Amino acid sequence: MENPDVDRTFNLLWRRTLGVPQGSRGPKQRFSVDEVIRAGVAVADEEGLPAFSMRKVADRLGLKLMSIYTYVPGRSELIGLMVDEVTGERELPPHEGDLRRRLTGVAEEMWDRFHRHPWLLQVEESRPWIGPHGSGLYEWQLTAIEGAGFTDLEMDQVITLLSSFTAGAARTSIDARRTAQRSGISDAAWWASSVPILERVMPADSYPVSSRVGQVAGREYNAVDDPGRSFRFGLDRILDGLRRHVS
Amino acid sequence: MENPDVDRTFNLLWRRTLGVPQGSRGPKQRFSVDEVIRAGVAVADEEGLPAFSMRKVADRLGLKLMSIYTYVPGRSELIGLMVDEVTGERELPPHEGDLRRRLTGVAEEMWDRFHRHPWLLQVEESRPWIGPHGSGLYEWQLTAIEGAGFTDLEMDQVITLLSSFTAGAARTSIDARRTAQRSGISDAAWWASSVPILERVMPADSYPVSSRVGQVAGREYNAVDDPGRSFRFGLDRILDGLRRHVS
DNA sequence: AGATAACTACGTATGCCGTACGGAAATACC
DNA sequence: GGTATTTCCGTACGGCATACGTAGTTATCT
Repeated sequence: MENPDVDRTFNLLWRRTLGVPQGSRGPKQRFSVDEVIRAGVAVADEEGLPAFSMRKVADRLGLKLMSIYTYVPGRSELIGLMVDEVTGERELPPHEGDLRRRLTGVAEEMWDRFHRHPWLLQVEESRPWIGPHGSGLYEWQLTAIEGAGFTDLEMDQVITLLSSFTAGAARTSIDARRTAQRSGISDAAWWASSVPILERVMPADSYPVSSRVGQVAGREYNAVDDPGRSFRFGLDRILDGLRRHVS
Repeated sequence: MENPDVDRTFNLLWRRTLGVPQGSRGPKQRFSVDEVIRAGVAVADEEGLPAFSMRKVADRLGLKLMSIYTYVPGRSELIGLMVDEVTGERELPPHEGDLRRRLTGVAEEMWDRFHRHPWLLQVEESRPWIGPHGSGLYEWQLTAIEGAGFTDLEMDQVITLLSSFTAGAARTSIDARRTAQRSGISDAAWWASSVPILERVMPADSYPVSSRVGQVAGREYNAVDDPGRSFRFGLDRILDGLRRHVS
């Protein structure tokens, strides 16, 4: 009834045993589970989740494909281990200052983590594997707003609000960066090449407000760093709204 | 230099010609591009983007695989056409009431659209194919806040803020629904089966705040509809923050 | 010492995927 | 009637996850 892979993966996450084997008869494993996880993180960092494959993890370690399955139950479990691994790679600083500063710290930790490991945004997150670092992060996030005047239910909702917004904003930022790198074409160049086609194909003057706003936004954004600016604008509005709620 | 597929796709999006062919010599196509797009939408609705394949679109129409490529240049272009298609499937109502009501309408349109077509959240969105319905939607969103006291740049940032948050919240909601359906295991049942394993594996009392908040959140969420409730909580806070900003 | 059980590493096979290429049949124009 | 054009499709290639069976290595037990 119980799926043995589930037990095995929880044991791996919490480092209770190094895998399923108990006896010590056969040959020793050539690597540690941590080395497999780190190899996986390296592949995902370099190529993104869609291109992440068990073959590439094996190649990186000098193993053949099927040997990986003696370390971890499968691809999705390995990804769960990788998520918990990078969630814990930076120490979480103690909270300081007022509610605004604390929440800014929480949001920025997420923003930075997504930018360090863009593939985190490509992981299907419902029913995450609950590991030590994920649990520690949630605890750290909640202590940031403990005693600030929210009910227990609201505390969860506040973290969810920050997570949803930050993930969305980071996704925009990261997709733009990735597309520019992969295609070798900057946003400005891409837009410049699209304009003539659009002018030929779009009915003129059908979108008056968009045209005006788009021009201003385009000018401003090319000058400065755009998605980061939108992130800070949105975060400021959210923090204003939250302050109003507790007072 | 110019990619001919780009031209062809813009023509398809804006329905300037029905494809690349100009002369009218050979046999007629058995279907219209719209039928191909609708078949694609049906497949994606039923199975999600990862399982969406050109083979399945072909099967649904009674065509063989390679014939699809006479209608659309490739998989990613077809997805671009599908996105614009479903973006325009509902008429956008005129804006009414104060800023709060207007912005609520904008956010709810997105929320509903994501729930009608969950695969929209799985499309890589940077440099979207700009089609008539996408353009119309952006125009409609901007007119909702035209004259409310935002600068042109801020108007774009406000829509971005709502989009980021709504997409994030909808993703949580949809992932949960999909996982429950696919696995046949409800969130409550999954949690119940995880608790004993976690208790064995987790150091006790290491996460005091999470435990307390998690218990309350779990109880409340199982009773009511959870992700929708978090969405409304977050949206209310954001709207409070935006009202403060314009006044 | 020899047998045996346990374990690692891996070869092979299955069934998916997108799409490049080329050929056969159908159609419309000269 | 011939020819250019277009649709439809068969085949092939290189990729993917992973199920299954096997060879070889090692620690333990007899």
